[in-house]
Amino acid sequence: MSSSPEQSFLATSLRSDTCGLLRRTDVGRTVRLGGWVHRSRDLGGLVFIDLRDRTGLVQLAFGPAWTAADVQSAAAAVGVESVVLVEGEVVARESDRVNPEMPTGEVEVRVTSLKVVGPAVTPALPVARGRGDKMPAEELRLRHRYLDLRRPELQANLVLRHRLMQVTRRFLSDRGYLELETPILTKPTPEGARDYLVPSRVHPGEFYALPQSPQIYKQLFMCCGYDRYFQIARCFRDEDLRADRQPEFTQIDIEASFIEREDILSLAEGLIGALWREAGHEAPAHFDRMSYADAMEFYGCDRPDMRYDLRLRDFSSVFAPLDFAVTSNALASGARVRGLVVPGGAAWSRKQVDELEALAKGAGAGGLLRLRRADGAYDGPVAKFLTDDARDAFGLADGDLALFVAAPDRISSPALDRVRQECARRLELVDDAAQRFLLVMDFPMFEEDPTTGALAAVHHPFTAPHPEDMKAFPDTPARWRALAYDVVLNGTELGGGSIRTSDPAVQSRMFALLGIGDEAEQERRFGFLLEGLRAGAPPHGGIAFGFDRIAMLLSGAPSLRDVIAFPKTTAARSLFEGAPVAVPADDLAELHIAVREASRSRSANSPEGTA
RNA sequence: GGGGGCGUAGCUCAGCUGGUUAGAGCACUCGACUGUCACUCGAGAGGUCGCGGGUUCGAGCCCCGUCGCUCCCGCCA
Repeated sequence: MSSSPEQSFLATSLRSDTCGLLRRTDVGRTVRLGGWVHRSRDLGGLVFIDLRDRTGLVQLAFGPAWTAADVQSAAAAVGVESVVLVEGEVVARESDRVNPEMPTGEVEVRVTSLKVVGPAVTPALPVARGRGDKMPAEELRLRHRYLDLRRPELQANLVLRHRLMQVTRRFLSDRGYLELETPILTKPTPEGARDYLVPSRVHPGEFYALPQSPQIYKQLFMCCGYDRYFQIARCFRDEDLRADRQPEFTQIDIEASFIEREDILSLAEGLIGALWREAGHEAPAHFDRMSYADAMEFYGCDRPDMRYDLRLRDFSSVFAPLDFAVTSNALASGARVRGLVVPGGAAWSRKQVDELEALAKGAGAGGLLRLRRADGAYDGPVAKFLTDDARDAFGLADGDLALFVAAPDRISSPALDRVRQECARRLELVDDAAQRFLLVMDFPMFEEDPTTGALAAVHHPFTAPHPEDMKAFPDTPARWRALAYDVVLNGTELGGGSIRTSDPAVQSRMFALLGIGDEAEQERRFGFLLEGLRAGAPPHGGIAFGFDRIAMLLSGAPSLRDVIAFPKTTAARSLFEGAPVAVPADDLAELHIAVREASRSRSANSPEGTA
């Protein structure tokens, strides 16, 4: 007998039901349950235990009227987090004994037999937490992950993660995408992030690399005619961490053949919609779009948060006629004066505006110019140079504050981006409930090093340039746009991709522009992909989503570490199993590796784990 | 690589301007309790104040170094 479809899946030889799904409809049934002692209350004559399993909690009741004395004393003695098997009758609680805060609160199980099958030592961290209890330090949660993972909140996150994976698989499989695997032991890629290296025992002095992404392989699948590929792929990057960045992370990796940009974008919209619906959220059928150029121009950022407007403006023409050295010099050197008008910002104190300037300076700006209009008067360093025309052109309402950066765009954009975000936060313009999706289109193909002028690929070297741009500006590749796109939500990048170069001639040109024109060098780095492309490549392209980040957003978790079962710390350490560890000299010798004594980490305080 | 924050009992924290024997709540142990649901009540046990060095008559507190966690910049798509 089962009370729900899930219940029937979870019944086993040892249990008839699970804890969290028992309801009034189960009253009268004799059930066998297994679970962890979440909490217990010993009233002397009566004992209550809240029993927990993946599905939730149910109250077990032990009393002399239905429980044998030895069973009751065993119940009183069992410690929290011990695993027990019980048998008893599901009973309706009297109305004044109902617990409305528990889904199972209308019933309890009157236990007749109890077996402690997994006695637990006193837990190092509390699993059951009272209202208002603070969370244990993250360090301890990670060190005792076997306890932290028992917490219903974390279990809910991982369950959601599972469901999102299944939705992804179904969505893509239903559309003809094949889930194909690619190697974990692969070849170092010179592009992008640092690789994790794995020494080869068989080949002295040679190394595998863990993949930063399956990029090259998925393109090869296209060359091989698999037409549509996806993978929920583990990727590795040996870079410093953030709250939303782990050294080992999961991507939804997608590639398709005989497609153009729109095909991938509508697939992406559909997949995001399916994921959002699975988590009980809404996502629009089509996302707003913005060019990279506009994003940088109006928001100073390639992933603008569209929950608020507060756009940047170009004030160069307003400043041009003014006899103001700071801005005239900037304008004379070819830079612009950009800024934003903050409604109501005139009310901010000198100190508050100084804080904004500190943000701008932190992003590389020399300073932040201010112009305030309060009580009909203008003040700030710009004020005394104002002409009537300029005054009108700024368009400040009374109470407004205008902030400017006079610098090249590559400096003013990030500076004003930070200022804009902080202003929005202060003005409480950010609607936390809002979800504003955005497709950022037409990224530039190359990034120019400001000092050397060398070109670097913004996306990666296999991204296809806009054909029209190649035609229109054949000799100024810095102006080429790429057929690349990002999916952005509320200022966070969810994923990105591009149409790839399938024409070997274009690919060679790209390499030449990137300074790897030497064919031997190309072969050394990307030979196996180039071979594949030359052997007949269909037009293809794809996209990849940061799966952990999506799971984090949809679960409302504050950190990636709360949607990954066994995450690393910001020092890329695993406190639970204690990785990484020093390795005995013999093991290193077998790998043909010697570690310089000076570079041995002397972490006296490193986790005393299982090394 | 750089900057900020944190580190005191198993957990969360307090600890005054450097001064007697380092405290509280929860958890734990023992005892009492027949309707609790963060049960309640009584008693008890529990400390290398992250680690090392220094200043001082005296350091949880000040200084230097170091380890760990965390947030951010650089880095990373």
